[in-house]
Amino acid sequence: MSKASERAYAQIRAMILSGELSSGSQIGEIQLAETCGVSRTPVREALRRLEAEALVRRTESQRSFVADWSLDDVEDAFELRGILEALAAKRAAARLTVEQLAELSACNSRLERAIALPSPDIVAFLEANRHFHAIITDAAASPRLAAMLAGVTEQPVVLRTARNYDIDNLRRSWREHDELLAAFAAQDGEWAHAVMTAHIRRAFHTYADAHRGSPAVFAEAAE
Amino acid sequence: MSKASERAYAQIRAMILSGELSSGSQIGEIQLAETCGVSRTPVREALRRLEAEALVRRTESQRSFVADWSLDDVEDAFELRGILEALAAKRAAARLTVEQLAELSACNSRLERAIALPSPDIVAFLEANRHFHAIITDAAASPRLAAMLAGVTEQPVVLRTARNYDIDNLRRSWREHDELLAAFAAQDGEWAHAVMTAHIRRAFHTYADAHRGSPAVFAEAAE
DNA sequence: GACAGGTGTATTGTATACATTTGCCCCGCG
DNA sequence: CGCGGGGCAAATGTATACAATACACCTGTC
Repeated sequence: MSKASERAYAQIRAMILSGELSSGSQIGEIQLAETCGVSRTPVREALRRLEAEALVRRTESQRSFVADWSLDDVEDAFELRGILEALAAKRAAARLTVEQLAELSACNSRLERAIALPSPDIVAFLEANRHFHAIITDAAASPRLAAMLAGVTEQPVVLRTARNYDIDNLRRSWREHDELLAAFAAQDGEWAHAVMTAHIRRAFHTYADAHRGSPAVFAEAAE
Repeated sequence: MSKASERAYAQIRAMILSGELSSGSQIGEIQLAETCGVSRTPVREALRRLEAEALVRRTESQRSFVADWSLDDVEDAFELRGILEALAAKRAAARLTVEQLAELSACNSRLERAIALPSPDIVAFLEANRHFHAIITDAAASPRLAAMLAGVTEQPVVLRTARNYDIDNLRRSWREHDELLAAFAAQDGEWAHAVMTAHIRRAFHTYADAHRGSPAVFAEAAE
């Protein structure tokens, strides 16, 4: 996309994810246009994209609000994400190049270092984790699958708690990634499928256990 | 959406699906605006929606073209559709009301009548078929799943051949629907999942067998 | 005091003008 | 004759003005 439209999209998205725009609150086009320093036209375009990603909801009278996800919504998204990422893993197992495999391995090493005591670096962990999954999605070589995954990957998660994921869970994630690497090395799609399914499901339960009743803020899941 | 925007969307979509706009051809905003009798603004909005549904593709320089699907693309879409519809069936099995079950049954009866000799009514078959799947998607009660399915349900299929699906295949579809009904009646999600998976996969192979090398035109699949 | 109706304001939808970018064609040069 | 640069034309991106719509508040009446 071109400059103004893309900037508006990125900026609004960031504001939603950071919680600067509280969930459930109405967002007017004019207000956003002023905030982003562009006119309403690119803002409208950005809002439609965000609506497609379910980060923004519209009432029947076309007013836009920051989406507020119920626990059911989150479970729903995790379920879809589980089967889609599992499919991606299966397809990737049959298509990964040796270079990609090496990159995945390097990525998981970074992930391991990030959670090394005594000073775990959660931001680095999340970034490496994102990259890890991105390589798999990319190797799956299905634009439609990639687009769908993008739509369910960004989720509303309580930031504070996400940051407080205990090291135990993060280590478990790392180990699951490691098993995924073994499945990929063996080019065993079924194995990769099963490991990924378990990986995402565990992430959901970690999330669910931590957030019963908490107010929702947008952030990143540590899967 | 409001009037102009919605009309532009419906009209352009119909033109693509009917083949009036040949696949691969460039579609200019101005031309479409004149055709639809609205300004460029709602046309742009419609194009973004169609792009999200993968009926329209854009080059890196933002020019819009009618999507032309390769056989790989179609297979891709069928694969995704298979797992998503199977998930929908599984969820529906646990949620269908007796009214919905009755409606499904009635729907499949219409479907049976539509393919009754000596004068099979393919249009009625396709309509009943669409309704049948719509009820299931609705009963699955997952807005995200519904949105994703909508994105992979409309597919590029050679119209002429679709119309020529032999009665044998249509009867098979009807029988599979019947088995689905049995699974629903038993509230057996796993059964429904398996039947639906097979149903969609068969539809793919029917398509693939019929269209090797044929020029692609947008139409409906008879699954 | 409660409800119905109407008016005013806020918000979104559409059209149009203008800016910017991209693609294409032609001309000139090697 | 082929290749590359420049300029023109067409298409898209953005801003703004105006129109239509929805919500909220306020008032008047029962």
